[in-house]
Amino acid sequence: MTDETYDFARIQQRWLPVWDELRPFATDDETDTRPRKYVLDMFPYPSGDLHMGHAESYAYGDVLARYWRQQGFNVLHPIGWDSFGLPAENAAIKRGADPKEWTEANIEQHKRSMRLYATAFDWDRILHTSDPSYYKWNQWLFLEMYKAGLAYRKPSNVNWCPKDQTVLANEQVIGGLCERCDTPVVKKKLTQWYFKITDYADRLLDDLNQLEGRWPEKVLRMQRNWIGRSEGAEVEFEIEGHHSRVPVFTTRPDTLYGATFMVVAPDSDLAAELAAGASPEVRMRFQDYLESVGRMTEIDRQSTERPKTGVDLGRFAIHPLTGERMPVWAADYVLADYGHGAVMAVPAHDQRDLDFARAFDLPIKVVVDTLAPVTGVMPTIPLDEHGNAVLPEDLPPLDPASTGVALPGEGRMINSGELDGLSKQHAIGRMIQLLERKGVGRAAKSFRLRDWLVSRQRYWGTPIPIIHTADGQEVPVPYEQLPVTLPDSHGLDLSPKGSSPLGAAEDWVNVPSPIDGTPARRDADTMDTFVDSSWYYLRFLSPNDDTQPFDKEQVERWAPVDRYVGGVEHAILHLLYARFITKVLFDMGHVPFTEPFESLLNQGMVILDGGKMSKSKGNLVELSDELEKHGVDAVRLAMSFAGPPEDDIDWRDVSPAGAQKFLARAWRLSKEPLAKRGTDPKGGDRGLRRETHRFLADAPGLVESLKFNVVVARLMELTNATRKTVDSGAGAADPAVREAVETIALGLSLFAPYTAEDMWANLGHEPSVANAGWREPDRSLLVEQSTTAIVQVNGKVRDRVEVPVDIADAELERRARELPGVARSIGDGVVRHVVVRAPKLVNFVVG
RNA sequence: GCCUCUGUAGCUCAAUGGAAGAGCAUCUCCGUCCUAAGGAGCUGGUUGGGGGUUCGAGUCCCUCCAGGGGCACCA
Repeated sequence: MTDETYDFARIQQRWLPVWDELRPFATDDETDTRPRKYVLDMFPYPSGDLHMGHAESYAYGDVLARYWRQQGFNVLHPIGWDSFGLPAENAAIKRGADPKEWTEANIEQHKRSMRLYATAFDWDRILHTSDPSYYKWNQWLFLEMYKAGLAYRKPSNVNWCPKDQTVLANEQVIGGLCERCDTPVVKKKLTQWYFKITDYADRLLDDLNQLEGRWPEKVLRMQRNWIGRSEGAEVEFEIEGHHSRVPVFTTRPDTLYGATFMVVAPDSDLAAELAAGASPEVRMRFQDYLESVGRMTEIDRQSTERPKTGVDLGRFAIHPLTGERMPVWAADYVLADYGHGAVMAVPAHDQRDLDFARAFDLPIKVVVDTLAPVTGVMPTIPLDEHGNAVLPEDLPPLDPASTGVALPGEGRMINSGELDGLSKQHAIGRMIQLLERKGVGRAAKSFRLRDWLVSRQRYWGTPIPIIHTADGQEVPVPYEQLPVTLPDSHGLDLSPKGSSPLGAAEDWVNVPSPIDGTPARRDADTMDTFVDSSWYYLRFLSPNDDTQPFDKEQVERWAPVDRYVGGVEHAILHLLYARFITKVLFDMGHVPFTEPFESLLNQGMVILDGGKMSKSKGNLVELSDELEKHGVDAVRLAMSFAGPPEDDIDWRDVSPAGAQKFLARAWRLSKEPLAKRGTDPKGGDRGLRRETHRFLADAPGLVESLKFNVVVARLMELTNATRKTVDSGAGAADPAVREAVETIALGLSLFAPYTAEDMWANLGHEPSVANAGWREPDRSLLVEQSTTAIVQVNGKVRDRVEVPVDIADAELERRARELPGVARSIGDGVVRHVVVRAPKLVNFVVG
């Protein structure tokens, strides 16, 4: 190979050491006065080598980082590793290795791959979460939360993965299966640590509005859905023989008169209490039922087509308005941890309640005439002695009892005393007033979101910095004793067995009580790794500071993150937690903002032939093979060109070979210009200059709206135009050619850093092109002197005319009338109306 | 089932309500002992279907169809 052919391997070898020397992406200059941007890629698990997914994500993040750099910003673009957690631990168990050594070896491997991949990271800011100097501050965060009352321990029914032998947060249960191993999840009663994210539910929901337009709609929708705020009312029911009134939550207080029974969750405390006060027979039936429910996996429980089951508790609630006695049942369609774990059943207007009522022959009472809004009149509905509607056969059914179809829609209230005749909205308002006046209820809202379960019974995580004294007190580990480091894994059984391996590390777990020195035990659980990743973006700002989690001055300098790049699989979990922790830190006065990520890019997945790539399917495209064959730049460019970053890209449609060809074409152009470096391009070929400056003008907007593939297409156009000018146009000596090729190098520097750098050198410039700076387009080259106006008759194009761009409407119309084709088309017709849109169009409307 | 987004050339995308376009791929030609690199050029469209508003609709409205995504006993 000579220097005359494009040889990606030679180019890569040439520039890598130069960049190591130049550190073009360092951000340690405190005197730097350029405006700042913080571009962040979600940090990876260090589980093996880089794969296609990483390659895609880092290619995109890098385009943004390099773009802002060209735009004159000081860009922070750090990288680190999310190195705690099950993947690392399981791999370590499988290989019998120490998780720490295994993890660190992987990190080194990752780092080398990333360096070759030429990602514009600041290599002086790396961190990894399993480093005690990092997780020390996890513990600090935990203690801050604890002191603020936001971290607490409670016994409850938790999601349990029988395979991983650990608890899972609700967010880690996907369709009833464990997120990691697809094992059906069961419920288990355990005492666990929680973060009180529900205190922030309203803010987490409402603040999503601020992110509108800057986060993908899809993610906003998923988060809103997940938080799941429902507005309605709380209604209190007396229960005969029970010591206190029982509140229920309902979104339809307007239908209270239609409530005919009550249902409580079988696994709730309330159900146990009510059963305890019932007959021995009921107690037994209840126990049986409770056990059968407990045996069910989450999938069984969530299957929608399951027939309703339940047990009559033989107790009676008193309707707060009518005083009627309502039977109380326990049934598993009511969830213990939503609302108050009990519902007022309105079978006529709720499908679930109706199914239940029909299964157990409970009364059904219609209180909303849902036909009223349809017909626009208020029909008189005859009712039978049970309050059920009796309808003539030609009307749509308004009889849930016989049709089995509940009436959840809007309508006019009937059978509801003072509410009769009202619409849903008015009835809800009136009912809440009524409840408040009687002191038996109030407006209320409820959330789907539950508190965040943060403790895990595994080894490879941040130890929870709490000490339990012999008399059952929780004592925070004093700050000056942080970090509580993990004990050596040697000699510990790390395999999952339902309790934390740390509990067996006697030397570690037994400590004197910080209060009085009496024997006490450390909390043996470790934290969910989502705690680690909920604030790492702040640690990057001062990664080596051992006096505080993050330097406030640096936080003000860089945060929040301007552009966050990562997979949509974290749309709920990680992003919700990071938003939550950010708000907590804001409330504590540690950070001056409430949202961590100003804008978000969710890249799609790399798939093959429409399906997920996986080792087990044997359809894995190895990144290293592709890099070997086509070079880093070709792979990165092909990724960027394959489609919009948010879409999945099918490797079938990705052509690194095509990208390589294009790069070679572009690269060869860098050998062409004969004009000297610095030659004034004014006076150069106007057509090519115009192409060049159109690119300079358009590319920034395209990059910022994440249309990387369009930018690449535009680079190809410019390359084609330049080649044409060289071979069959103004020729290689025209200064416009140099200007165009330099622009191509600048554009390519976002996607193909090696090639761009080499082109830049061929053009006689010093490295690095990454810091060369974008060029201002000369807008005078973009405006046209004249344009072609189209002339229509009745909307059909009949002729066209060349006119100055600043022509007046009247002048344009006059000229259009004179055109022969137009006169012919109008013929004998009368021109009724003329539409003139100078300078583009005239339309004669002829009647 | 409910909510939601998207349908323009084979693929990825453009087109303030005003002429339906670009890149890639395909194809043809030039080039070459052969192959490849390289170059030149041609195709390609009922803008998912139908209806409406308008002087004029890819663009706005309605409806149907197709695909993607989310939620799915959350009271």
